Amino acid sequence: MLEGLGRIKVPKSSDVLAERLKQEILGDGYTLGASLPTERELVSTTGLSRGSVREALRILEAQGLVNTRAGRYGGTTVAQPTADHLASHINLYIKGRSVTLSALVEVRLALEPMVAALAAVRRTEADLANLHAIAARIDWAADNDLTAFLEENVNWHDAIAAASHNDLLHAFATSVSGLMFEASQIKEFASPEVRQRVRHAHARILEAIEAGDADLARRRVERDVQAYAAILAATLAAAPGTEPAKTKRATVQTEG
Amino acid sequence: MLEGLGRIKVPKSSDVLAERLKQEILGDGYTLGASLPTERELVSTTGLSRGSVREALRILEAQGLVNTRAGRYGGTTVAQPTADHLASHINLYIKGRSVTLSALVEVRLALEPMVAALAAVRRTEADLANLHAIAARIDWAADNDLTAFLEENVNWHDAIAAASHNDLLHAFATSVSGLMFEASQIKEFASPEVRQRVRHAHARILEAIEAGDADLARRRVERDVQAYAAILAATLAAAPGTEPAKTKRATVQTEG
DNA sequence: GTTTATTTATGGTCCTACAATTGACTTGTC
DNA sequence: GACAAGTCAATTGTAGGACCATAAATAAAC
Repeated sequence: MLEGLGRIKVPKSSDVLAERLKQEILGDGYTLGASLPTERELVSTTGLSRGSVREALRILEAQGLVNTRAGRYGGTTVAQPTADHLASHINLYIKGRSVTLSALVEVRLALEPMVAALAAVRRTEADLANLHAIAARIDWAADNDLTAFLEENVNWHDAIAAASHNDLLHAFATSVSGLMFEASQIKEFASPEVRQRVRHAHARILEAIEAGDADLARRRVERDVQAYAAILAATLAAAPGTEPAKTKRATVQTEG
Repeated sequence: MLEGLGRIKVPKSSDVLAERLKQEILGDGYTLGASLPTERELVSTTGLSRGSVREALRILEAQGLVNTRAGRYGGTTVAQPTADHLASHINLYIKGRSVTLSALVEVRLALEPMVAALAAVRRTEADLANLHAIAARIDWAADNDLTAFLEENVNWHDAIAAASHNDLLHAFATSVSGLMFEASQIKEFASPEVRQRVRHAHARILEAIEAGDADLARRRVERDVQAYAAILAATLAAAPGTEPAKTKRATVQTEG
């Protein structure tokens, strides 16, 4: 007897509680703004110490499942993980793994054409107005303010992703392209020629989205992403000393 | 004076510490298996209480940035967020948002053709062997064990994603298709005809991947995903009472 | 040499007490 | 009556201390 006993793992009480609360939150039981029991109530119902209860709540908070407010009538309430939350975890994964730049490009190449195609079909008037406003700011910044130019570029991609009206796709696309632009923060990159090219590509993409031509938007975005990747790769290869950050393990690498 | 003062937010000490440690981990400072200071060392260097220090560490642990081991020569060590970690957060986002089934299909339609195309180019012999083994198990289970059939189906998609040899794409694709299969856990769905169709589609996709024909693999996967989505939508529409779970807010919805 | 006990630094858990926060309630004032 | 200021009370935030559980390294026993 007692032969089939592998190593026994004793879980931490805070992990157990966090997992059980997570199940209750995800299952029925709790609607969105609902309040969980207070810390002291959890202490008495679970028999754990307040410290363990609080650690469990910090875990849920890190997962974006609850918010916590101090003060009377405060407490722990059920929340939805936000897109920012998801993007943050995607970034951690990418940075932790030193995902190669080419891998990022592949993912962009999968996501962004679909984003554009959906945006062409679903964009609202507000989406279009927003895109035009950003395009105008990019036009201005291209010749005046390099930092603003790069920032507005991120906004542009975010706005198109929003216009796809698919939350998940939006979250995926913005975090991936955000990471790519982070890798582009080198002066050598955004040359006048590149900036001009970006503006032209944007104009043609917006044109397709505005016309509601999904296939055209898809093709143009695909070409744009490929062109961008090619330029970025060439620039990085030409200026190997000016890597985006002290890449030890925390940053996007040029090649695997 | 004092006019431009918005609401002042006092951060929690554990959040501050977690953020600072995160920066140090992501920056240089720490390589992968490296040990962070012990809890008691952090207490003395930061001036915080042990409880606050531990809450900060629970946050980092929930983000997958550190592991913790008790016992002498144990402690907190720097880790990489795993693919499972990322997938778990993606699932939380999707479930929390009640992302529609059609939205999931759109994301799959973006990701999986690219996955297949890359797999066709990069698959190793081990990848192919694995895929053939899974296909064999699916063939057997299709007529004998419905549960095994559905499980192996998930494995199939995971194996193809792995064969793409792009970690990020792999993580995205498996969590999204995993969620979709979770929504397919209804008896009415996996009819003999559907199972037959799945096996046929898999065979043709594997054939393209084995031949190294990226474009063919991409097209076949695209068709397969669309066909699957159509069947699933029709089945759900025909059997509205047998939704995958008690969908209040926690599950994939049929339509937005 | 192998097994067994001991040591000891570490995280895991509990407890208590108090500070800080904040929305509701009460009181005061005009 | 309306508005302002002050008070209250329930809740999270933080600190500090004590002890338990774990596990690897070491020493002791055989």
